[in-house]
Amino acid sequence: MTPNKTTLSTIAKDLNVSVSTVSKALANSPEISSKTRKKISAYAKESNYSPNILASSFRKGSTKTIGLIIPNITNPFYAKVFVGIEKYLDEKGYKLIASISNDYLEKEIKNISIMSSGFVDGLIVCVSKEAEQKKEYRHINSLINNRIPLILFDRVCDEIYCDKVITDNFQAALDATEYLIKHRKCRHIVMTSKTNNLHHLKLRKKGFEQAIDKHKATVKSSIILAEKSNILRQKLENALRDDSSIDGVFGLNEKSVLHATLSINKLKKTDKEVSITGFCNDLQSKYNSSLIVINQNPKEIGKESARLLLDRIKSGNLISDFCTKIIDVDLT
Amino acid sequence: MTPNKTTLSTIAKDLNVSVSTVSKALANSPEISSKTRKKISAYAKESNYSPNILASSFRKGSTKTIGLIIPNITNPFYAKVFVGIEKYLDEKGYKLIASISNDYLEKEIKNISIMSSGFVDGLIVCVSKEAEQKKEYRHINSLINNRIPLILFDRVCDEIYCDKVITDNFQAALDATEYLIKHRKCRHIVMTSKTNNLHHLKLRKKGFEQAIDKHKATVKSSIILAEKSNILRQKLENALRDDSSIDGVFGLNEKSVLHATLSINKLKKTDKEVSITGFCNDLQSKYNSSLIVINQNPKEIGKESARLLLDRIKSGNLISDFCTKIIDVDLT
DNA sequence: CTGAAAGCGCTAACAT
DNA sequence: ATGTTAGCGCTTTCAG
Repeated sequence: MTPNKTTLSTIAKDLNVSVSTVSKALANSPEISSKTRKKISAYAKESNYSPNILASSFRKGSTKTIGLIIPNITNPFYAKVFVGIEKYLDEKGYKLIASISNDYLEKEIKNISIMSSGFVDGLIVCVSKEAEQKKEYRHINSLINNRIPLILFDRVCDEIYCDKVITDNFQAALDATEYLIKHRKCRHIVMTSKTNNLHHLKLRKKGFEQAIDKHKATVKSSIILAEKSNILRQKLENALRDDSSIDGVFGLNEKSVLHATLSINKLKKTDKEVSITGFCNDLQSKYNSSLIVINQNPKEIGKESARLLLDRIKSGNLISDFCTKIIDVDLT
Repeated sequence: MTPNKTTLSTIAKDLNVSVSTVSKALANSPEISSKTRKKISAYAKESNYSPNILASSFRKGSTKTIGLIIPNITNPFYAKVFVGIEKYLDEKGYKLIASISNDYLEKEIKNISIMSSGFVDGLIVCVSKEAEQKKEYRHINSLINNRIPLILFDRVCDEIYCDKVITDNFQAALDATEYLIKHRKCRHIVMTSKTNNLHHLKLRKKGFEQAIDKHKATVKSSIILAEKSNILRQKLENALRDDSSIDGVFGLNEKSVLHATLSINKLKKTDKEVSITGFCNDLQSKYNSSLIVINQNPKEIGKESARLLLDRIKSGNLISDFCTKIIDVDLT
């Protein structure tokens, strides 16, 4: 019933040549005369031969495949990082396989261990919320110990020695906040965020605070936090209604910006009255053209991560000269 | 420098047992005494052993990995299908690897051929726009000929014989349009869409038209098409401004709904004046709570696709009894 | 209970 | 230009 799979050896038998001749012919080796090469290629195509990549990767000890571990694929930031990585790898003849941790440590450990046990030549990782909050990095360090080429992006930590690709969260937050102050003449800016203690969010908060501090003579600030999106939005709407001095909102992450926009809309405030900025990589959400947001250039982050990884793999040096690349943001 | 990788055979040597004993012990085979089993497990952990999955998959002829090919990961519909598949497979001890075609045929062919050449035990595919438009399905049919278990979802075609998971696009469009007519009392509904001739979009259009036809005594319709999002939006805004009889918009896909919402917002129309509906799987976009959209339940589509695929793999029957599963939508 | 041995399909050094 | 051979790490009969 199932047609017997064609392999190098079945072709060899059928054509009365050796397996190695077939192998070399199909690899277009100049060792083989063009006549037999053509004959073999033709027969291979005809008999629907497709090489067993597993066998070949196994033999060669390399899969030409890179693994990506991300917390969440529905967040446009990660989705675009994915795209950036994919594109670069494709150009370089590498494949990409992805797994999502859903921000759970256990899932992340499992996915990493599966991938690193032979499936991939290297890994690009953004650690889960849980891993970062618990400061649980043993699984990451074990990759390094096992000499698995590794790039960390976005959520990184100083305790891990490897190449990293990040945004300058502090500076970006500072710049965007100052933009509100200088160009939009905001005098009371609310920072909104989900409550959580992720490192990069802390940096963003510091950037915001520093900007406020620089202009403390004329500008005041408030902070609105909530665990859940709808609560956050409710709190913001209340604040906007109750305190008419609020004329700016700084959203610490994707969702905060989105919800701020929606709240303003709902209250029928114009962007003259309340200006919004924040971290937002989803230009679709930027439907108000006067809205200026921080675009982290996720595709560039992906591309750079992939580039660093392939460089590292090529160099063979897996233990020193690690670098941390900062990708510039756009205020768009 | 690089620590010699521990393998079954290094463990065997170190412990003065045979390779097969180690293999069985680590697989918790009852053939091995619990004493040696413990000794071997302990030593394996201590020496940081991680099995070479490539070798094992190669040997066993199965990778316990499923491949997913999607056109685009930044579309929330596909992102959520991804999540649904991932979750189900995880529960069943399978892994998922994903590739995106960017809606290009060439990319899709390449990804499928890589994956199907040993990396995966089965494939879940949503064909690229280009493949559908060119009706180029040879690469898909070659999977079937090669007995690679395959599920198609969302964009499917009758000419391919395999299991499929779809939305009843016609019915969903009809219901949503009737909702506008009956519950929102709309009397002039505009259908907006990117110009393109994808099969599932045609079905949606037919559903819309049928609803209009059913109520043709009292309801009229218009159609606005454009290649690019911003043009589409511009056209819609013009129409809304020029023709005050328009009181409903039906968006044929994710972006159409989004842009309709934005346009209405920009024109400061209330949802009393103009009601919107359409296909939209991104609840974030549904920031107007009175907006009722068609949620295709993408996670469910993913789950069902994965379930059908594993069933098919288990059954071993790769040539008959194919089914097409329709996943119910929600009007939310 | 443990071991010996074959072999999955492919590549690559080493003949010829 | 073509063939021979060894072996990647693992699983799995089959023997002991």
